Amino acid sequence: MFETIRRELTSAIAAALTAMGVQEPQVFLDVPPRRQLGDLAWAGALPLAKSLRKPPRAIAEDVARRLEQARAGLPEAHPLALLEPGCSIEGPGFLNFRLRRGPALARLLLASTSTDTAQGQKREPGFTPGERGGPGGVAEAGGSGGGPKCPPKVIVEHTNINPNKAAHIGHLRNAVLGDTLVRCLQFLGNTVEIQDYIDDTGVQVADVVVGFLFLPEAEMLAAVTPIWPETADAPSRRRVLEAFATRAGNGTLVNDTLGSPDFDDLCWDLYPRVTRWYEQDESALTFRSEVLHSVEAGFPTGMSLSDAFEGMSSSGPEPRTPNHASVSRLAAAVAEANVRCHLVTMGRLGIAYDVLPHESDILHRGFWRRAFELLQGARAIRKETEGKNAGCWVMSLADSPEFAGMADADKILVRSNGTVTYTGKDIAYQLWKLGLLRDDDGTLHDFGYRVFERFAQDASTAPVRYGFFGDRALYRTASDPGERPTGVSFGAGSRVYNVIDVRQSYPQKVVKEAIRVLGHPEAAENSVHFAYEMVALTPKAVKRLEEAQGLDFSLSDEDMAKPFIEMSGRRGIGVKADALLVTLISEAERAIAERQGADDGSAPDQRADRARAIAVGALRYQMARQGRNRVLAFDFDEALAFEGDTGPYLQYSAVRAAKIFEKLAAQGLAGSPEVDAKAAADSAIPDDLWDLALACARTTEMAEKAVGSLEFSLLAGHARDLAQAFHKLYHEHPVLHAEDEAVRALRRGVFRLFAATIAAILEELLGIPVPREM
RNA sequence: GCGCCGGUGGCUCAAUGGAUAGAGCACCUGACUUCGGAUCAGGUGGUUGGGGGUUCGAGUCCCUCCCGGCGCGCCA
Repeated sequence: MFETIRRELTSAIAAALTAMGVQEPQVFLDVPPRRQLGDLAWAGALPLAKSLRKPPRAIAEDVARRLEQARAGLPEAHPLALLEPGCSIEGPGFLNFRLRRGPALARLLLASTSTDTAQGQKREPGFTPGERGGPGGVAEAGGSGGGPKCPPKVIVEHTNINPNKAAHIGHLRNAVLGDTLVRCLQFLGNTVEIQDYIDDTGVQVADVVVGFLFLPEAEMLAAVTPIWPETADAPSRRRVLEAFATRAGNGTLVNDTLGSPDFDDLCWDLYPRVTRWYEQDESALTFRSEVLHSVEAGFPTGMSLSDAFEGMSSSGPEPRTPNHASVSRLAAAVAEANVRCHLVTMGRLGIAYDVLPHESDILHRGFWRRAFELLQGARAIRKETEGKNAGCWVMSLADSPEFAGMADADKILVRSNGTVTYTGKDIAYQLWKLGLLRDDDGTLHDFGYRVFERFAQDASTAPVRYGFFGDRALYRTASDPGERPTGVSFGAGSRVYNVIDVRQSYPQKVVKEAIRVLGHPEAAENSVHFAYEMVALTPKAVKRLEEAQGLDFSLSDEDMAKPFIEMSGRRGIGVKADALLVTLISEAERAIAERQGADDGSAPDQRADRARAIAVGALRYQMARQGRNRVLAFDFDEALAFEGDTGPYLQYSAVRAAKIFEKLAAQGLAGSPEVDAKAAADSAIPDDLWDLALACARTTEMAEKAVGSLEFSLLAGHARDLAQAFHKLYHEHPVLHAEDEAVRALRRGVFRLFAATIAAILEELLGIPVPREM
């Protein structure tokens, strides 16, 4: 409703300006800062004063006159008929418009609930479908290869955690930002594909494999036995590998019980021990390269983990010289188990994916080989024969203004030993994402695919289910393109968002440049690096971690004097995502108990659900409310706050609003959107109620702004403003105890609009569950 | 050295070039026998790091300086 009026008024003003001789006028409508000034404002008369050589107020008057003429002939049903006749000119030349509050509110109410019929059907509170995906949408067809038949698809890649240890809060920022982007894009009418890239062949996974196979036994056992108790009776490397195979065989390698140590926690402990070993004994690094070598070679399909360990033990009691395939198989198991853990962790926050592209498949499917041919064909790369890069294939960046002023404007894609760099592989992968990695006959150079996993999250708030009841399916890539369930297709997006922290800006720019020089400037423009600053720890938080875990990160005084300290998986410094969630949940449980006493009659599992929803709300809101360019210095007290500008504050407003309607229904005073709309249509609506209604109506606009700028602080701020306005009105405008039925209907109408809007913002856009009770 | 990002009340943060720079925390004073006090009302606290410029209008854009962070590998 509101968006429609905006659009109509924008084009009406543009038409007036055109008639006044302005070439291609750009019209932007604001909302005035104070409601007395009006509901919509146009400040464009001021900058036009110079070119039109007229005082701005005169221009505004002229526009106002023309608008009146244009509106004179409009039918009553036209959106612009919802504006008060005339407009006011304020200050130096602001043109301010007012809505006819009663009819506008009535319209909002009817739109907000018109689809709220069938059970389970998706609500679209406050937003008519036609208002979504407006000009702020991103779905203009940009893919160069695709025909107009299929609707354009947006790809969002996020999370991308190295599958060698538990997720920490830095990964959480990535995933929450990515997931929020996904939700906003979908809300605005886009088709979205969610990818989580798995680097299963890198040194990080290799190091964990080294940990299992080669790290001195005592060190290895110190990490493993606390988490795998069955290895404690006769601790040995052999026993650990047996346990690994057994657990993999019976499906207990990963459990999804929150709070009990899991495989990723084991790796979290094991990994830093390996890196410390390398530091103490440089010769140990040869194990890393051996393992990497094995991983690259791969293993025969169908090889089980016990087959692999069989192959190892055949060479003696200590598996010091396992064969390539066995090691590779173990690496795959390590990666897969960690990925499972990450999926469970993210699922707890309502974050889900469609496909998991694996680095190993990119390798084996020969993505780079094909990309190399394309780059060579386009003469985008050259082989250096002399100088410091002799023997390397490089891409020149000298022609791009982006890289102007660089001392060395060449980027190496293939090393002198013939191996490809990370950036090189990334170019190939990005080409695939954009549907540009094609063979000579024009067909897509694609992966194979198979179902990764079926599992359901146990939580009833924000559940993520893969492969159950048709909720959603999760696939991983395969290296054989023939392996492809019917109807499954990924990649080839018209726009691609890569959610990666800001430190990767340089390689991301290189990738984008490669797309451009390959002759796809539009696709390059549609390759968006969603950059965000890192999450670090306050020195206070580091101290607290050390105390809580009995660890010593041996940080220098200099480090501790810094404003924040970077997390490091290699050193084991970090706040694990699940650990934080556990703490949040128990804090929430405590807060519930404090507030409600023991006699509120709710079952323990209901309480657990509420605590969980509150924990997720607090966490997601904290990640979303901060601007993406600012380092998030993590502080426990701040993260555990449930009052003030927090997720629970928003959730509470939603719960409170819903409660009003429960109480009304119990007294037979529930009314209906139609009744309230009728009441609203001919009431005088006071400023404060109108303010809230108007703010609700701006939600689509805020979602568009958030996506356009990739700043979800805008959306978080919008939600907080709504909740704040509601909480205030809640005290001043009782509904159940209203003076008379007319007043009640009006308040009920505005709160009805708010309840629908805040629920949509929290659940659909921000991914914050709304519990029934707090 | 070059590049990117930040600097806004004591603290943490917000603000498509627009109208009187907003929240929260902390501190002080108040508000339920009425829809849940994770709330609300009121108060103290700001030359938006310094300086110059552009503009009808600058926290926002340009220049410059200061402080802090991060990038600039044949690493991943």
